Amino acid sequence: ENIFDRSRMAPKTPIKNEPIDLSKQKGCTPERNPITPVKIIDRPQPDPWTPTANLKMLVSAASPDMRDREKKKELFRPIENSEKSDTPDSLQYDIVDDSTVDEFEKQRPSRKQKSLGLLCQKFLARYPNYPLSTEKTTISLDEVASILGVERRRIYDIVNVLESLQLVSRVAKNQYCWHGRHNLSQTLKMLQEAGELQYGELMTFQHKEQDLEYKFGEQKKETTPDSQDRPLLDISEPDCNSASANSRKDKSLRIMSQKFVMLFLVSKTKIVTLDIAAKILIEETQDTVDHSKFKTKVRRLYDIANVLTSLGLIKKVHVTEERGRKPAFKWIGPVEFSGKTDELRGHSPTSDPLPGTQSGACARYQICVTGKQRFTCHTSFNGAQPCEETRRKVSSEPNSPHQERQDEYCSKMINLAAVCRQKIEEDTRNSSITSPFSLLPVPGDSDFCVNPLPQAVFPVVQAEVPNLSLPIGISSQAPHPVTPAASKTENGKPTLVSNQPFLCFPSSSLFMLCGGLQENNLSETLATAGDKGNQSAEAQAAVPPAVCQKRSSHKCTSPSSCVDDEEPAAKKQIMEQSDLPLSLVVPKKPFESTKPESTQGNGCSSAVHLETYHLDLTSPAAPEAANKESTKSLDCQEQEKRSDEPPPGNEHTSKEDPNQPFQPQYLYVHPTPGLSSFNLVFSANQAPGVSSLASNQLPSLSVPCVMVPSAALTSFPLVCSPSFTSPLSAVPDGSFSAAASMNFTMSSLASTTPVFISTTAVVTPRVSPTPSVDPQQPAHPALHLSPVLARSCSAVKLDSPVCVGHPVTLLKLQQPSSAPLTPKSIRPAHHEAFFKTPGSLGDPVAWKKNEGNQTRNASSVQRRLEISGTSPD
DNA sequence: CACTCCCGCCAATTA
DNA sequence: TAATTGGCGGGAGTG
Repeated sequence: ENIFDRSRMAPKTPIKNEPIDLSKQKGCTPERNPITPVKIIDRPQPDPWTPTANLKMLVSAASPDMRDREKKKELFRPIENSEKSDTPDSLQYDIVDDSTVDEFEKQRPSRKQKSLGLLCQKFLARYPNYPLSTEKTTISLDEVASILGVERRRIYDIVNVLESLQLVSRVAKNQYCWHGRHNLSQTLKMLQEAGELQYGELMTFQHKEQDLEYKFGEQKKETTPDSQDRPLLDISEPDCNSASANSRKDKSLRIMSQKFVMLFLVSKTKIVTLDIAAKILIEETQDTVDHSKFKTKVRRLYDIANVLTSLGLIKKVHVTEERGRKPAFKWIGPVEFSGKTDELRGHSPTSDPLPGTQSGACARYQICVTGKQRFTCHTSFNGAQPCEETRRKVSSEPNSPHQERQDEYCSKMINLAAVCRQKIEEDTRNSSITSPFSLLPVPGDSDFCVNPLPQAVFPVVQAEVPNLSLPIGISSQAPHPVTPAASKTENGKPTLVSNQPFLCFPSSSLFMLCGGLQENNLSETLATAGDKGNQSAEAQAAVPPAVCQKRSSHKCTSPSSCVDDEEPAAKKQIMEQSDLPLSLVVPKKPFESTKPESTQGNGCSSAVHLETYHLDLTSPAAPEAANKESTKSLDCQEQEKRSDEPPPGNEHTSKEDPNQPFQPQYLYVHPTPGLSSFNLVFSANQAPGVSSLASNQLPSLSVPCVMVPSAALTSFPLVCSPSFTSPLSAVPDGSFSAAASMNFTMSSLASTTPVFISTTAVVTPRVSPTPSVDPQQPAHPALHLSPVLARSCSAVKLDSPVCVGHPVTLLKLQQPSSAPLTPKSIRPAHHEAFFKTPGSLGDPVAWKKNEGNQTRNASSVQRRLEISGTSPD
């Protein structure tokens, strides 16, 4: 049939082709008119010959043999014989086939012969792995399809996967450009980086525990949503321009392919089982699990796996587990790319830019552990980087739909943080550092603003949620930091690290903090939270310190438990009430961020919804808007409540004026599994220059971070140091810079209550860090922000040197139980949107829908909650 | 029977 | 409107 068609087609094609033909394909088909034959094949040709018709006829009537025969004809023969040898000339097959039809019949083309993998090999054989840069090889889909004797649909399957790895790119209709493997390593690197952000936690987790499966799967699920949101980072990134392309629906196959690859790159074992991958990749993953959905995903994964196998990147293996043997694939491709991965290790900070990205987005985070130690994590956001468009949007308006992107970033950020955390944790352990964090038990509380904090503590709703999947008591981890002040609270008290701009908290989850929340919001939030779940919460809100303690005491026997209860409520409320996406500012692009200064005032967004992951860019406008909105919503809803909150006097000191320019925004990173108890909080607003890589000097850190012991979060108030503006002004080690401290003053915090929303805690830190503060420590935790962060920071910079810490409310998104409403129940709709496949997610429309609503948030939250359900109490 | 995954319908997008 | 893309899942081949 094919042959026949071709012959026919040939004549026609030229016409079309010619115009199209621009590219001369070099390697491409020898045929002159490769170009699309036009669907002649399918086209209804009057002739009985139509391929389709024939096939059908045959199929229906013919015996399998018949079918086979024909198929065979199509082409595969050669392949069979010599798979390895790539038959360079696939073209000829056809011819051969004809002659050998009979043979075929005998041979019966087994299914294998028609496999996608084989087809892919043939396809690849046609093009050089490393084409000369000069030549541009264009691929005509029709041509290839005809040559290979398959329907075009199959070619799409191959091309889509190749495209995900950037081996080819689409240039026009029916036209793809062959790039070969020149960029493969770079692409893989990007994917790895992106994967670490998205799945790093999970993977780590996984490794730790042998069982990948459940936890693994589950965790991934959790995380997945985030990741999913982002459209192909990698691919798209490079061409931000092509954003337009993005608009399209998501190309799930491409995205799936990338994600699938990411899983391998992130996995230490380099082995990924199909079911896990499928779970991870299933957008919505509800527990409900559509079985059918799962099956479909698996089918797709096989498709992808076949292509990747042909590329020599993976191979099929079987993982034997207790349950039995599962199909899996092992990565056999390159593992080390030029080193980006290392970053995590904290090596060179080089700004190695991701390929696509401009930035050298390596971010280095140093955390002071135990006061002494510093851990550095370098992460680069590759994919993370938003396209310009996104950026713009972000900058332009807070609420705008753009947020989706922002969200993505946020999520990435979060992931990063998590990763960093883990690393840190590991390092710490290794180093034998017992107390991981230099929390602030702030010795001299008074000394630092920080000190006050503990007491003043923000009412935080618990952030932490035990990991769902976490097997170990990770979730529970709440290490109780020893912090003095915190002592009451079980967890930790946030301590400020001397010098450092960041704070350590005991809890593990990531949170996005927004500085400058308006008190209203916070209070409201708190109040609501308190109402629902915990009175304590309320109390906390009102009286942070005391409350916290209380909570901890009563509720929190175990931090986790406490958290759980509260969180849900908080979440709900938050979600419901505030539509705002995040107030956080996330630095998306490292450099660009322009937003910056202005933000100050606005910058503080009160609450961040992890779920949403919206990050408000540092851009001033956005934050403001966010704040406003959030505020509004909150206010409206709960204004009544707010009144209460005002925390104890000390906190007030610097109330945040909600309006104030300064309000710092912070990112709180939920601790990932690996990271035992660290939570990082970054201030978005940091001084611009901050990002200085010079790790050593604290001052260099432009970003203030707060480390929080995982457990601690609940009760802790957050302290933010604004060290930034003049970050350089390094604060002397032991002490925080005065300015910083100033900022921190509780009072200020109190006044403004920042809300923290934690995303689900993915991982609970296993290690309970005892927060110890080393005031003296020089350890300046120099954080190196990822480019993104850096950017944001820079952008954000506060005008005023001081950052005001606002009390933060942490919400736990995850916990399902406590909240009366289950996430799902609450907002299913959003849910869907939220979790959709990347592509879908990417879809602006979807987001828009959500945007207005909290629902979005809710959805994310919900999701998490569901997952997290397991958290140990 | 479970695992693979081919095949092609048909909807979404584009041209 | 026609063509191109590509999601999707039935159901067949394989072991």
